[in-house]
Amino acid sequence: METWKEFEANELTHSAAHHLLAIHELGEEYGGWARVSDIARELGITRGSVSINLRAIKKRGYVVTDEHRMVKLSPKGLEVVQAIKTKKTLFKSFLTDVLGVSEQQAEIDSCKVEHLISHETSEQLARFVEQFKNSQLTHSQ
Amino acid sequence: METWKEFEANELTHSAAHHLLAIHELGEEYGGWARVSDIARELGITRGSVSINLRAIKKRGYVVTDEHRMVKLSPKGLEVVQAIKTKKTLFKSFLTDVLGVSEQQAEIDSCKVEHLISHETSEQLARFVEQFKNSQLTHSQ
DNA sequence: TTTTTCTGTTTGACATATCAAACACCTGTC
DNA sequence: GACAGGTGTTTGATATGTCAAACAGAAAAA
Repeated sequence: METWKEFEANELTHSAAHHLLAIHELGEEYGGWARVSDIARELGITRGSVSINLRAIKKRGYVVTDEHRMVKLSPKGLEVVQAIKTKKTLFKSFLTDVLGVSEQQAEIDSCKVEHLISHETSEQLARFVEQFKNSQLTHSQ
Repeated sequence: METWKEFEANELTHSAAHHLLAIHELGEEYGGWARVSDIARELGITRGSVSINLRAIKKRGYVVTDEHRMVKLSPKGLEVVQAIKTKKTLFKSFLTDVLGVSEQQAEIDSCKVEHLISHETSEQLARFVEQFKNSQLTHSQ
């Protein structure tokens, strides 16, 4: 089959997703604005790499820049960041709270998978995790 | 932090994993042996790409070749293929049977994730899915 | 046997993602 | 104002993974 090629058909690569997540994280204290240097430091890669990567990310409409070369997520960028963060939180919570996977491993696994999980799976997982937590509450009373 | 770089630290890339899976699949009728052409056809990429990719995969000890350029998984290759197949089956079963995700979407999601799931998560997932299926049986009686 | 087709490899190209190093431009400090 | 340091970009390099096209050799068909 060719299902395996879907892997390359994701909206964002792992790298691009983490550039956006870093901007979101860094921007929190500065009205959403972040600098190339800080993104590079956050990701542990060089300023040069970030500069090049942002060119493509900007071209695709996920970030905007101002006259001082500050970087900010576009509405579209913010949307995908929020979706990814939701998926990560959900999946990690499933791993630790439902499966009992260690916190460290759950962090690694959910980070690898956060940008790959479909909307459908995400929704069903949300429903399931909520239901699970409710039933846990009930049983413990 | 730098957890995000773990993504690149996997034993196999998605592409390499699927080369191994294809060899395993094709080899079933020929004592494990497969041809470059058939692998390429199976994956939907060119013979040239497979030829180049196999060079690296062979160098890393996942496959062996004979004098007729036939390709076969090494014991190490077979081991990782089996681990990946187990993870995929498990995760897909979780998605469809537990979460109620559609078959098509479950196929796509599990294919994206099969080579990324840790051993720890895989084991806990196996335990959970088995338990879930048992409880389903009990309730339906 | 000759010719055609198929096979595996190689080459040159492109895309992504990284690095180090050089560069130009600011922004401080003295 | 000069000089030091930080910032963003660019360039040249490497690695992976893909393509198309050219090639040589093997197999199949005529």
